[in-house]
Amino acid sequence: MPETQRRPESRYGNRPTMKDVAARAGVGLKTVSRVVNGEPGVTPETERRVQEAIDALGFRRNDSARVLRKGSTASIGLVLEDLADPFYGPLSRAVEEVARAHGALLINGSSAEDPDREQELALALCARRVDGLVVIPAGDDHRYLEPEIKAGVATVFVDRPAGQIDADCVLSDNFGGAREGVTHLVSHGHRRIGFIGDMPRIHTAAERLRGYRAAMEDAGIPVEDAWMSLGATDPLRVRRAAEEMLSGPAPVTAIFSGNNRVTVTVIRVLAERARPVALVAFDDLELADLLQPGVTVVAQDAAALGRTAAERLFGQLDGTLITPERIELPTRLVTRGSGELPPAD
Amino acid sequence: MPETQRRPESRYGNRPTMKDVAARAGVGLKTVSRVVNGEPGVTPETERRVQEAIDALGFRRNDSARVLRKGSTASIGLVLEDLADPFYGPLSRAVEEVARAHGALLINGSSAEDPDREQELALALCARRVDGLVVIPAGDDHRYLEPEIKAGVATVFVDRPAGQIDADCVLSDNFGGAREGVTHLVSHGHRRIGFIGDMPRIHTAAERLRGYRAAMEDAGIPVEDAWMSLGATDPLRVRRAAEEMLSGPAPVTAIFSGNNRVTVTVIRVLAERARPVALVAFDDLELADLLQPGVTVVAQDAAALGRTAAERLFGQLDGTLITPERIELPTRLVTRGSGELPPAD
DNA sequence: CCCGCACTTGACAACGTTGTCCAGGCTCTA
DNA sequence: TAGAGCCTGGACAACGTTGTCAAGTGCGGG
Repeated sequence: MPETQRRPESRYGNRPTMKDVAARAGVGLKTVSRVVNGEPGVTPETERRVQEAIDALGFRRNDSARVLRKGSTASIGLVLEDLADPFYGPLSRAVEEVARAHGALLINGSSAEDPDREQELALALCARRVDGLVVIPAGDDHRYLEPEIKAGVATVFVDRPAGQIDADCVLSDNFGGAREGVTHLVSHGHRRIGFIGDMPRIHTAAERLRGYRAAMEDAGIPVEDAWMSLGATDPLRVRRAAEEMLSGPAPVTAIFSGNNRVTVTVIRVLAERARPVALVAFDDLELADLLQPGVTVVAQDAAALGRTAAERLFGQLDGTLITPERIELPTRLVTRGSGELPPAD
Repeated sequence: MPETQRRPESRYGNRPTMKDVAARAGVGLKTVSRVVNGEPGVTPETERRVQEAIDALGFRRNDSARVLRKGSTASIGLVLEDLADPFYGPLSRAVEEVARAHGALLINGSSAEDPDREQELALALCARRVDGLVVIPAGDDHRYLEPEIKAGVATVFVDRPAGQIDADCVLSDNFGGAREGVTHLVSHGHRRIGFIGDMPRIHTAAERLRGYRAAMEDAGIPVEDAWMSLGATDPLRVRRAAEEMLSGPAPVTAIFSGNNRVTVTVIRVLAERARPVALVAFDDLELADLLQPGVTVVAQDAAALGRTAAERLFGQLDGTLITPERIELPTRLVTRGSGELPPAD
């Protein structure tokens, strides 16, 4: 009997298969499959023999083969922006919990804010035939996912909407939250209010800026360019921006900070100043209540974002949810002191 | 031609396969495979035709089938304790970076501190034939992984050692770090020093406790039972423990906090007190430097833990690293004020 | 003009699992 | 005791891919 094929190079020391188990137990292949999957139609005695062989050989079912045969992987993919960002921890955790409740595994990776990497990652997950995809977009063109979606991969976008395609997305009410936060400052007497945010090409940043403008307009305050910083969020630039708007003849008396990375730097700058400056920040921070003064924030519910997205995903898979929707979750203003400081004019 | 088999139930709307692409392009199956994998030996003209068919059909290679055939999945599994814990964000991120550099995907899940769930998750990952496993142990018996390791699954434990088996592990120097932190308090004049930590069945907690005891012994201070709390770390219990050791005729003048969850509560309790109490905490906190006073901590390098573990994992896979080793990474004492307060006797 | 060579291409088996279907043995009833 | 029906177990194909191998093509040199 000539060996026409060599076993391919494998990192595994040739693990036992069902065939091996069957041979050892002296039963047929399918009987082993039945035992492994707890299917009925096997006498206790046979089952015992099979189980013994399984234990003796250290057999474990090869899910790749199973997936190939069955067509469904019972796993979903999560593409997030940065695993190390504390905002995404609870979100990711919530997605995992829902997946687990549906018997699915979670595969995830970070795009590091790089659209190419997002695409590469999302498509790699599709190649693994995940049942669905939760994506926190880094890029703004997601047409590359169209064939996948058409082929049946459930897809939900979180935190930022999908670009160029019609898909489910779950967002925070960035506009409303920012508007509420800035209005809060106005109601405490502030008129010269600064805004430090991320680049407006990022949807959340643009929405928050829009909220800021709306609140100012509501209050009948014309916004001056010098009050806004919309660049990158590295500490150095944020610091410079904050210091600039706090100096000059008519400095701002309050700052609205557009995200948690910005906030950390702004707090540092404000801590160095003698004159108190009010602060409301988008995104909550751990220990924010222990600072002096406590930091008033517009808090998003990261866990709810993740949970809602994952549930919609499984809704799509069940066939219950068909029409793409855009869901906005409310934010919550948490007053802790920094946002209630009066203007120090 | 009788259909003897029905296609199995699939969530995918029957995606195109290489066979479909081949038919459309009018070439053989293997030629498609060659194009998809960038193998040589295809004329530009043929390649173009194939590529066109691929784009037209929205074909994407099925990696399950590929894995089945090739034997290696180019993915590694990470079992962590809680994705939402900020300590694990950077760790997980670092593992991902290394995996990415080796062209591997990361699949992860949380055990939620439940040993059964850890086992379930780790074995599920093995069933998917991950090439390797990075585990942050929840349980203390990992014999269940023996068949897997024997079968060639590279395995590295992080943060806590493996139980009952001989395996690679990468830890922080919990003992040394705690000893240094407590010694720091001693050197600032404290003698009655409290220790609030997690249950000693957790390795890190036990080691930190050992470090505390060693430092006290170094200083020739007999430890009193009332100074130690080794229970659960929920806020209520920690609060009660802290308040107890701060009251009575001879209250502690300093507290060493055993982990970041404990620390948060301890800071709250101390903030309510008039009399200043020194604090050194194991694990760094964001914004720790902005509190009044800044929190002196024994910092672990979570990213380095993850990076080292992942690199060892790939070392095992390369065949470079064979003998299991135990690696301890140093901690770093960061002084910020709270640990330098003198005893208020 | 034919042979050998390089190069391109495709047929086929195999990876490990599960769905289908049939065979054989058993029990139960008439 | 024969026939019907049930239950258990196994043979076999198929999932989509890749490795092997051989066939086909065209070209240049002897």
